[in-house]
Amino acid sequence: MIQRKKQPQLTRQAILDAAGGEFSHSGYAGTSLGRLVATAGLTKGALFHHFPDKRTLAKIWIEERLASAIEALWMTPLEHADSLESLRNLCRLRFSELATGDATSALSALAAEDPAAEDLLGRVLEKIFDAWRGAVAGLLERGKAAGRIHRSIQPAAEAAFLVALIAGVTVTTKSPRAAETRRACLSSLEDYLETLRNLPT
Amino acid sequence: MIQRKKQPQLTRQAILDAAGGEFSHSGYAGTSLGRLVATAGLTKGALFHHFPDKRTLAKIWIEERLASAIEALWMTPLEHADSLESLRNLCRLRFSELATGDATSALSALAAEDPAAEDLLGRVLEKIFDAWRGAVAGLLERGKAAGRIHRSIQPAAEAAFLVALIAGVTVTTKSPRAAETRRACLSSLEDYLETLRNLPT
DNA sequence: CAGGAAACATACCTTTAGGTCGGTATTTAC
DNA sequence: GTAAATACCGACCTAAAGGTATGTTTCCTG
Repeated sequence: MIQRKKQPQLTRQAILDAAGGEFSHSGYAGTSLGRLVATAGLTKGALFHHFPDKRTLAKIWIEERLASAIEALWMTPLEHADSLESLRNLCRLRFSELATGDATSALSALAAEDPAAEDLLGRVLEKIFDAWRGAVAGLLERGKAAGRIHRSIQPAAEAAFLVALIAGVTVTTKSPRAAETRRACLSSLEDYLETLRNLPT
Repeated sequence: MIQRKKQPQLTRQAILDAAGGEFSHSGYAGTSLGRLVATAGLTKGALFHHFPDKRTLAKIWIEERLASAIEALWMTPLEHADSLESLRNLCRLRFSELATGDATSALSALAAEDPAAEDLLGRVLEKIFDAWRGAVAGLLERGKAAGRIHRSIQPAAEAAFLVALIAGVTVTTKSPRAAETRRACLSSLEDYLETLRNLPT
């Protein structure tokens, strides 16, 4: 039995890497553990040594990888921001990068799968959305406090609106053919953000 | 061999009925043709007599059922409307009905599955989104012509924005626990719609 | 009312799914 | 340095997947 050097942490990470590719591109139901371990250059023995079953693997991948990816993409950049400009710029940047298989699309795709809705997977995905909404709401609140954003704005509601919109864009413009539509969404999004502004009297 | 009376059209419709339940609740990849025919009280013989394979069944179901459902929910009601109020009222109504397994959620969920992206399924789903966007854009154009909607508004872009938002809401608030978030989205949506209005000078 | 075509049912086939099990190689702990 | 624990491989198991093949029954047509 030829066996490569034992590096449990590396192996674990390699599995999570492969899981990322599979779950992002094929969703949960569409993911085959066979293909997964094959692309990782491993076997099922390694997989089930590190993870008890498919659902748990998915849950751990979401928590350890997807959540932090979303955090890096959408939350950290807003951490100390309080202006509509920073929000707009981030949206512009992320929209230009949007592609099938990226973290934002993967999050939407997994959340859209119904089986995930009411069990542990759904909970984990919900947590990500909550955190995301929280980050946006934080910016809006700081903006209000700084007088940059109109005081009639409800941060939590607007944040929910915005996160839903972004998720919706990844879903409704998945095809590369829809790039034009995606730009249209961004354009309207920018106009919408402007309506949140507190205009100096 | 006990065989019920032959009613090919009824059988076909029964299969499409069952397909609706399966695809809506489990997505494309998550749907099992075995369960499908079982819930329809039929057998695979009947299925594959009427439909050549799974993908084609899905395509036909989308075209014959899902498309018309979306049309009835989101397009026909706007056919001759030209006011933001009618758009807002429709959104209110549909949002209150939103549930996992309904046509709007099913559309988003299927579109979110990547395998559908670039093949025939993707095309068909795209057509639905296009038509939906067209219906909303039509209302906005009529509203502009009637002087109800601000002339700086770009109907196509706003329509894309709105459709993406609705799809996003079904994805990000799938859990019944998220009803509150859904209401928040609706609230912000109504505020957003107001910003499209052409204010009388 | 015969015969052929259409509408199903039943049984089965192949592949692949998620998952298990025993063994072997490697580390770690003493 | 040896024993026990860990990491991993490879073969395998069962169930279920999508799909086929061949029936048998009903219908439609002449």
